[in-house]
Amino acid sequence: MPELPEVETIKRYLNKAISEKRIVDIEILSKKQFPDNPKEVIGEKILSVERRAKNLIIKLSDKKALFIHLKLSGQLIWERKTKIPAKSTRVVISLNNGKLFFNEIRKLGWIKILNQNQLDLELARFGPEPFSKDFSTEYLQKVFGKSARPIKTVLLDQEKIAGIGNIYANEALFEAKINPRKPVNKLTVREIERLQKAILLVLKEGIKYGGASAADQLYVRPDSSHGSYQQHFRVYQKDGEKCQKCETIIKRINLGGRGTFFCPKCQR
DNA sequence: AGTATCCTGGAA
DNA sequence: TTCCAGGATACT
Repeated sequence: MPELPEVETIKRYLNKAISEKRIVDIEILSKKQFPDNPKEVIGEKILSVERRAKNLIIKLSDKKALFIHLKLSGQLIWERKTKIPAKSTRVVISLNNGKLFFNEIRKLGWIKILNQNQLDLELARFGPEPFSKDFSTEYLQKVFGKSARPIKTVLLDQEKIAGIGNIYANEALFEAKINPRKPVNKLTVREIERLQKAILLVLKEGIKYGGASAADQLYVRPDSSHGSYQQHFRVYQKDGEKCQKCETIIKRINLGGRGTFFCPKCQR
């Protein structure tokens, strides 16, 4: 579920809650979600919590890190007081000031222990962070290149741009007035400029509202509260409703196996 | 460039 | 019962 703004929200929360704390114990309830030997990190101190693309990185004192991907339904819940694991709890990380519950209904997400080298290799695969200088219109023109892939599909490609998922891809394309099916090699310079701005705008909005807890509300912040960006969706899951700009009915299509929402009139 | 697959659960 | 889901990857 979580995309850049959701993971960023979790990162900021956890940084305050668990930085400088020590790992006391790790209880694994589903081996697939934590395939490594927890003994490698028990006793380690947490330096900081970082984010790259949709991954969370809990940096540890000995150059190791916990590398976490929440995939579609992963949650990290922080509890100061003792709490019984939920049905979906797969891993419990006990610190000296509370417990971090890794809840993951669909069992797609995971936590891996990586050394500095392995971490560098993993992170090298991602494209630029949208909030970095590298994310420029010049860069976008270059990576779009001659490819005829639909723009919506390319936006979801983490090797091209890091952190955009289905919600923000749909929202950014509406804001930039670009049809999600448009081949990237057909985008004009003007469209690329609009898109670059629109991506930054919707991601900033997402962070401002603490992320999006969409229809099934699987995304929650570490204190179990919901984000509120879903109240500001322009097109995502709004098929059958009127476009907020021109009142045309929002359409839903399938692109690359993902639900895709757009205004047929505003986005040609 | 498409689509099958890993999983579970809620909605239609 | 079938379809759908904020992701990513391994295949045709």
